[in-house]
Amino acid sequence: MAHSETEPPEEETLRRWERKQAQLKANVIEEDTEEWQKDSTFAGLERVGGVDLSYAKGNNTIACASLVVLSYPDLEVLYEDCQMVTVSAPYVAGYLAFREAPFLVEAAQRLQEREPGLRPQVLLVDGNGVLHHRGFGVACHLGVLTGLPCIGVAKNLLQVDGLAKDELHKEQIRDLQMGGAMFPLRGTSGRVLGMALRSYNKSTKPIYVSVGHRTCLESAVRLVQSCCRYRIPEPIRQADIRSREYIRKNLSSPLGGTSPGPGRKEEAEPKH
DNA sequence: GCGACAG
DNA sequence: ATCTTGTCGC
Repeated sequence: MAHSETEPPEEETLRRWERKQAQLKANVIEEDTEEWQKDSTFAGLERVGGVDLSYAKGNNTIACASLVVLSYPDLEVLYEDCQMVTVSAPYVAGYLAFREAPFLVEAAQRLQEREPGLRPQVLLVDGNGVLHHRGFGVACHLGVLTGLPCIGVAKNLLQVDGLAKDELHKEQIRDLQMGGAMFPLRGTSGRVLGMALRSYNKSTKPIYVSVGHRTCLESAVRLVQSCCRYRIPEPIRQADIRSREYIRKNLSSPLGGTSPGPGRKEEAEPKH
């Protein structure tokens, strides 16, 4: 029987990951490299991608990696790829990319093989970009490995470089009156690492946008906001919805078919 | 001992 | 990320 939990990383593993991040970081581009980004209406932008991983309940290693491509600006799903995967790296804050990125890179490669014409012009990643302990979050990681412009979108603030959920931060959030309101996340270093954005009028909790690859923060925030029907930008939201639905359909009942509402519980681990 | 901790 | 019930509102 396979393990259902990932082991904590060895100290040596963390060192190796840090070296890898530093190595890849040299390739990050934090500026617009596409013409459509400079246009106020994003003229020329037709496809926006989104990626996400959902995990099977009660199991830390079984997950579904999903990549979707949406039309822009209509946000209709043009492409969907869900793939069951076995995650081996543990989750460690600051090293999320080593747990999730490999499967998302694979998904991007499948897309390139199957439907090269549907390749997204920008990829929204759930997690951070340069808003990260070492300035290299999963969105940067994916950007460098795929060459695609990437934007990090986190649902929670990663408290780094002096950023904290302190009283000042909470007050700044309260001051975000309407959808579209935002404030910069300036670290102790003086650097602006990202933007807190009230993406949806009805949600008071902001999302945290940061540069991943081949984009500037201004374009990134503007694009993310233009993709929000709800709090979470549609590409990521669709990837999330579809990946968890995929898990539900493929794992809820070993025999397939719809399982009755309440009253399911898979135990029964036959021993010798 | 207490707080932090993207997903 | 996932575990969980009801609840308030359109």
